[in-house]
Amino acid sequence: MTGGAEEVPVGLPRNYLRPCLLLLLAEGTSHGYELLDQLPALGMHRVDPGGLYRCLRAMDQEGLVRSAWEPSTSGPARRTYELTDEGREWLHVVAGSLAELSRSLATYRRRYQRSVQRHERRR
Amino acid sequence: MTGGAEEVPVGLPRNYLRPCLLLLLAEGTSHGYELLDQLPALGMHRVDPGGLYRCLRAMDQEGLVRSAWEPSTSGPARRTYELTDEGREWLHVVAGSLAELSRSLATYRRRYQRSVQRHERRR
DNA sequence: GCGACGTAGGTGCACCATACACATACCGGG
DNA sequence: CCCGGTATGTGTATGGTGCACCTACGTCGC
Repeated sequence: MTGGAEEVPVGLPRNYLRPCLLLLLAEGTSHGYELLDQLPALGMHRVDPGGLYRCLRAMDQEGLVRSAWEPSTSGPARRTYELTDEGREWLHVVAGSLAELSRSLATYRRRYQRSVQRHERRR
Repeated sequence: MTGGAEEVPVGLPRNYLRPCLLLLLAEGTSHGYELLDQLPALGMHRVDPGGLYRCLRAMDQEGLVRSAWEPSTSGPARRTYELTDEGREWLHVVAGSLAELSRSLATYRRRYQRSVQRHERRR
């Protein structure tokens, strides 16, 4: 607009990938490549596979998920991930945090709209 | 619960500080130390002053805000910040992004609750 | 046979926001 | 005179994220 047109880094929540993966795994056992396709529906556009696999392995080591190799007749083997009880607990906690964030964003929106109205009235 | 009690990094949106500061400045001219007190109301608990002042100066250099030193009779001088037109534009854009994020979080919540219900029913 | 393509998983690395610690300066009160 | 509250900063480590790149398997087409 003004010339600068600075790139506006929108910004998803920090560590948003983990909650998303846990939710998807709560909906059913899956593997990395498939999860990659399902992530955009949760607001995660252009996820890099590297980070995804790293995240899955980290959660595996922490006991939030359980992994198992599943040989495939067509194509390379898949590593399937399953949510553990601890992972389900974690999901519950993080869902609460996201709900709190959602409330903060609602507050933000309310105050933003009020400030816009005040600005419009002043013109 | 299980013993680990892993620290859950909740995670506010990336670059959330900027939108918050711009909103607060849209509500009225202010200075750093005062903004520091107003941030918790927008979900930002325990903000470090360093980052705050850095952020304000960065936005000043980018032309999103305008700063002016205001001498004080009691206590040190204050640097007051005022929103520019460009900053208001930026605020509008970023508010849209946050609204989009809010929608993603709503989707997340819906799917989470459905997955919980399915899990309860299975027991 | 062989290269190209889609599937599937993985490593290395640089960047940048954030977090934490610490420094400076002004003023008033005990 | 030191201390606490106000107010603004600097230095630096950490860690999530993004980008580039790599391996391996199977299949289709030439």
